[in-house]
Amino acid sequence: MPLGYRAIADELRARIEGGQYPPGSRFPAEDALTQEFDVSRQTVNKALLQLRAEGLIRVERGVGTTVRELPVLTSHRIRRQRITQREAGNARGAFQAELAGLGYEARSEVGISRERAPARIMEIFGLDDVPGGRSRKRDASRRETGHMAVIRLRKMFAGDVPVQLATGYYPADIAAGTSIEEQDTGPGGTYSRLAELGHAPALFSERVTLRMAADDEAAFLRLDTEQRVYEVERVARDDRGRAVEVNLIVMPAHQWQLTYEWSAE
Amino acid sequence: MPLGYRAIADELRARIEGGQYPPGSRFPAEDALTQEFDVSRQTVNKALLQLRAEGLIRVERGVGTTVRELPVLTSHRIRRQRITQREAGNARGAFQAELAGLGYEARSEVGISRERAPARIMEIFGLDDVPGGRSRKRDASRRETGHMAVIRLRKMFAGDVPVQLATGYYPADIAAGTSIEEQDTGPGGTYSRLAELGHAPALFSERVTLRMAADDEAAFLRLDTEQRVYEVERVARDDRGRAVEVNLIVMPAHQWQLTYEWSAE
DNA sequence: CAGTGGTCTAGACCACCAC
DNA sequence: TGGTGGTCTAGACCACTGC
Repeated sequence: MPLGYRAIADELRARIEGGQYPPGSRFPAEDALTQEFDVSRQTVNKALLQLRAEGLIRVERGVGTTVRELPVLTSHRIRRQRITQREAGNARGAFQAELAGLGYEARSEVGISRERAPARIMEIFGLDDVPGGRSRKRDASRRETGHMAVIRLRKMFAGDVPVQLATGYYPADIAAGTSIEEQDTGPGGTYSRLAELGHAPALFSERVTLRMAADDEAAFLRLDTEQRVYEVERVARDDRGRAVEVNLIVMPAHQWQLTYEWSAE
Repeated sequence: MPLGYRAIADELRARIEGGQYPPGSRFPAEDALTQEFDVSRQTVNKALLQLRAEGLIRVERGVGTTVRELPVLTSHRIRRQRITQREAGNARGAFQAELAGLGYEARSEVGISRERAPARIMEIFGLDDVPGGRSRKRDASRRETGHMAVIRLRKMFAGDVPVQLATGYYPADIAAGTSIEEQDTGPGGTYSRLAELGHAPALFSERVTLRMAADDEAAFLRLDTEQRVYEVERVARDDRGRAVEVNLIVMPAHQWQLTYEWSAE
């Protein structure tokens, strides 16, 4: 009796976990599996869909299928109670240490621009356009700082493997012309710069959702069509409640687990 | 030219979002869609797989397909900085208020038992068996409190729709015989009772992962095979660092978003 | 029993990539 | 150009549910 696609998926999963197909290696072609298991290609394909959704393998059209290279990584979203500018750096340190333990180097690339931010971001900043009224007449000056944001796009890698995409938005009337627009934001990073500008982050929030990747995200993260991403929307507010940073962090869901730690009182 | 499965999925998604198939209503059978779009049933099926993974529809074998009833819900994991026993109650209040706004009633059922907890839980409690040594000889007494846990299984509903499954584990040497073993744990809930027992929760951590649902979870949560769940592992520790509660919370990923809020310093 | 989705086949054509 | 996966068909049989 031939195997069903679930049984085939289980068998292949066991082989991957058993080391028969090592991380990063080439996975057998569908035609080969069709012959080995003596089922139709459609059945093999459905078995592979399972493994793809789980993030165990990744297919590239015209190229072939490869086994996932990295183990699941941990993203430390809060360390204990005190999240200060310095400790935000510590979280990055924890990530680097984790990767170093796995034999990888944590690396990132930053791109900076100043643009009109998406409506969702403007809304959080409290800069959304109100239909009608005065704003209509000020069309010509919309490109002024009030409606602009400094954008820091950070691409993170574990060795050569892209693992995270973070887009930081800062109100241009605060950040424009400051070192927030530099590649290297200096000691303590952007949070220290915000503090120096009189907008020290005092309150943080994160909102975690799961969704399909956009095309550009999928391309950068080398995502399979079946794979989902976590989207973490982090908002930092100063002590007057003004949003001074919105960070949209996109991570392949199969590649990460998120941890939060905090103290009572 | 016939439509592809993606186009069909897009069309059906638009109909759902446009209200043509209202929440909770019956969705057309695959055969009907096969005729309408003039494609093979396989193609219709693949289109539906997309919508199922997104949580827009849910199929039941032998019964048919229905449109998701509830909108996405928000789970407030931390409210501001101070998480005290009282405010843990507030989070529940926020959930009830949210549901009330949607016209649903928040409801839950609690089942209590005292059992040997899974190895993973025992490990967190620091009660895992060490191979060899004294513990070997104490097999007969293993069922004493040192290796037992009080288990509170909470099933949560929005109206009649199951939305969450939470399993709370408490070390039996702390919780056995206390009102933690009662249906109604009294004012302030289990955290207040732990405080009275000299084990006030002082440090919390949560670990968020995404996974397939186990069979029993899928059955209770009425999950489609394509749908994934968030698993949140919450650990509460007292001021000596001892784990006094482990809570495994399982939520359909398409049904929830998670939020965390905290203060700097 | 009728209706529903689950799964499978054998073959086909196409798009994409590396050589 | 050859190898890879993407997608589709027309038909089939099965399992499960509700009547």
